[in-house]
Amino acid sequence: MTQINRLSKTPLYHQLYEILNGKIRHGEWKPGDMIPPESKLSEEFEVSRVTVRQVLDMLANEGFILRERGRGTFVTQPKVEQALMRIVSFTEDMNQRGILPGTRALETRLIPAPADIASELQVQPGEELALIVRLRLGDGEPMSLEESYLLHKTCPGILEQDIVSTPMRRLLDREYGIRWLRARQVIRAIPAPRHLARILGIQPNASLLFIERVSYSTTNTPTEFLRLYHRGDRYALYNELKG
Amino acid sequence: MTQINRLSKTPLYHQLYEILNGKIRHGEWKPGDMIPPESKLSEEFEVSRVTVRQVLDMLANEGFILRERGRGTFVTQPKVEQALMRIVSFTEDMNQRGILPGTRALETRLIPAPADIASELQVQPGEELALIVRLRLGDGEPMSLEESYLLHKTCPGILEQDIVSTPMRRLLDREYGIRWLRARQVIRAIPAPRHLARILGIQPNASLLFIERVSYSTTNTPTEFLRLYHRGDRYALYNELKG
DNA sequence: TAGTGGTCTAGACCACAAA
DNA sequence: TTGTGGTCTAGACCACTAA
Repeated sequence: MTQINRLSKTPLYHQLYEILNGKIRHGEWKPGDMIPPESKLSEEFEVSRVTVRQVLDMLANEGFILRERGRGTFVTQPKVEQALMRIVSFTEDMNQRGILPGTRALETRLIPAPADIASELQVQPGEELALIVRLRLGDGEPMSLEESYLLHKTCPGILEQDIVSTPMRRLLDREYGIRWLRARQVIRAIPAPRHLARILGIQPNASLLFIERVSYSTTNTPTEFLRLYHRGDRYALYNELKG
Repeated sequence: MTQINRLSKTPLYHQLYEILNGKIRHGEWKPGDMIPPESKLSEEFEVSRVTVRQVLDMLANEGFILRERGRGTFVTQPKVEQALMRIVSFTEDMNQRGILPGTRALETRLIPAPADIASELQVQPGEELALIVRLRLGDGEPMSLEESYLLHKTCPGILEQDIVSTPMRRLLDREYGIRWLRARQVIRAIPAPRHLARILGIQPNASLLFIERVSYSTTNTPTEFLRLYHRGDRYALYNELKG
């Protein structure tokens, strides 16, 4: 989509947001680039300047662009703060930290949903889940362990796919049309259980930054439950607060 | 301030934001209340509806109000997610979690700035800092330890004030005109050092959710360095991610 | 001086909720 | 049917940056 459809029911600003956001995501506009001025965008897409500004304000609020009076509007460098704002892949996250990402799949199988996870996913206990456990490496050393529990009925047969080399997001989108709308998460500090300590190469009871996350697909349905065990000595989260 | 001054150089929407935000902060509009419709606000403050909407959109983005088409605009209940979005006091944070807050001052003295903190505050090592260490209690049990390092030249004599019973934010504002504009922070998981474990009533090497924060005052000057040691077994952070 | 983003307006029409 | 917020417009003037 690179054109605005005035007959569509989706608002113009929504369509324009998708277009401009896409240009940034797909690298047509790269970090540091100046994007066309409001007046040009207004002409090109045949919408009022107010509507263009509405979209640019959204993109600026989300940190994708930086607006400078008198100079122009520029695409920003992605920051590590993103990890607490958006659902970013491990690969993106490591790139933003300047660390070389790596992955090893440890386990993939179907399981009946335990009560706690079923409750988070709003399904019955025993519902079939696809469990995918992956060890994440940073610069070749263990960084995190990821346990992903996917509602199997929404992505049947996913364990037969090429999970190792295809990014999970691409796989879910391409094969099942699943994209993430939003997620809720809880962040804790816990001591490493013995088996995780061994896998992560740390002492038992060393501290882990532990995140539990429920991700909602575009239909606003809880679809994935995720447990992230980050090594406390290697992984930190960053963010900015308002006053 | 409860009136818009059209001669002022500060934009109308900025003034209106302060007014409406103040009504929420000071409890004139309480959680659950419906606030006047855009048309009424537009009349009352004699600004266009577009300007009113600009302000309401800001407040909605920051989670203070919820807008419902056809129904109205309502003040929201503060959420625990706030702790990762705004600079909230320990008292506010505990109230939002439904926990009874308590505080014990452990130590207050002047110290020369160590190199690492001086660097964060962008001053010379040795610069005079006011150190305030407080134990935070939740429902009467130790919850967190806070080490606050304030640039003493911005708040001279603060250690002679009534630090125990007056909230720090109120004290800084009232006596020194210091308010927080924004802050940057880093979140880690660390094992509890022996002396902290004893104070917090946990085992040595139990996990702590450890936060280091630099707060900037309204002049955008780094003014406080804060270390928060939260008990991992009692304190968690919550937030929502976009897709 | 030219070009950029920032602020502000009046007015129109639409979609949705509740009475 | 009434009142609410949602979308969209054309046009004006201002403040800042860079040439």
